[in-house]
Amino acid sequence: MGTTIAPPHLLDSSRARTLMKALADPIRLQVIEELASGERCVCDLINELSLGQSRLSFHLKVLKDAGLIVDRQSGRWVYYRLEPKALGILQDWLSSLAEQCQKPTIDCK
Amino acid sequence: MGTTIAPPHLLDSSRARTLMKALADPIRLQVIEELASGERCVCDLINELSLGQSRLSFHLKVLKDAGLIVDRQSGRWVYYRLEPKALGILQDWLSSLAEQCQKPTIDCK
DNA sequence: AGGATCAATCAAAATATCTTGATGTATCAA
DNA sequence: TTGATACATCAAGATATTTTGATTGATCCT
Repeated sequence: MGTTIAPPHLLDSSRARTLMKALADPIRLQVIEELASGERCVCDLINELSLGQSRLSFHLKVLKDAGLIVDRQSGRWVYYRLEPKALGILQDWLSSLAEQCQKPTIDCK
Repeated sequence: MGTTIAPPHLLDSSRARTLMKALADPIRLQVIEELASGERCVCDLINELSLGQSRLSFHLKVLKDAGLIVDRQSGRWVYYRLEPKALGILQDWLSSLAEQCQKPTIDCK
């Protein structure tokens, strides 16, 4: 058969919204950028970002709930790292949205 | 010389945040998806999305301020359409973020 | 001009999100 | 077991965002 057909509608846009909502915050974006260079324990993040403990914890939870980061406990410490799949999902979704805009039914110029 | 070096830091992440914040809302996403199939006047959007006039107007302003849509007046009507460049900017930014995660300084596994 | 329609804007109320300080839980070290 | 450290969670207050209804400005039609 020919090439596979693109999904009739956008990939799970509510997931995409959750991801973007989580990323659309300066503190959380800093966390992501910190973690982009590797795993960190919470105590390091507190120092590197100069944040109060509960404040950072709040934002980590948002990121974790969105599936952007995962944690791992080791002794007294909790380490967070990125979940690259999440960014991939967002990329795919964005691509499909951009593509959908490219071939408009009407005149999307 | 060799290949050009990637930018030392992320592309304007504050612009990316603005874009994601604007997209991370169900109503605004519906607007974007409507517009993906072509230009619409406000009155059509009101009907298609079953929204109050001022409510829609508020969200259109958010999208417009973010640079995701542009408007054009024609007589009594105002038409909105997507600004595909904005999505491109977000895609580029996301790519650079994803890439940065791929080659971690430490162990971003 | 007068009345109707389209849409932006405003102020107030309703919601949602974020911050702060306190408390709770688990782990470790002595 | 006691005290200290790392972190999550909670409740309250502080901010920010969204909704609603009313008002305004512009355009059109007669």
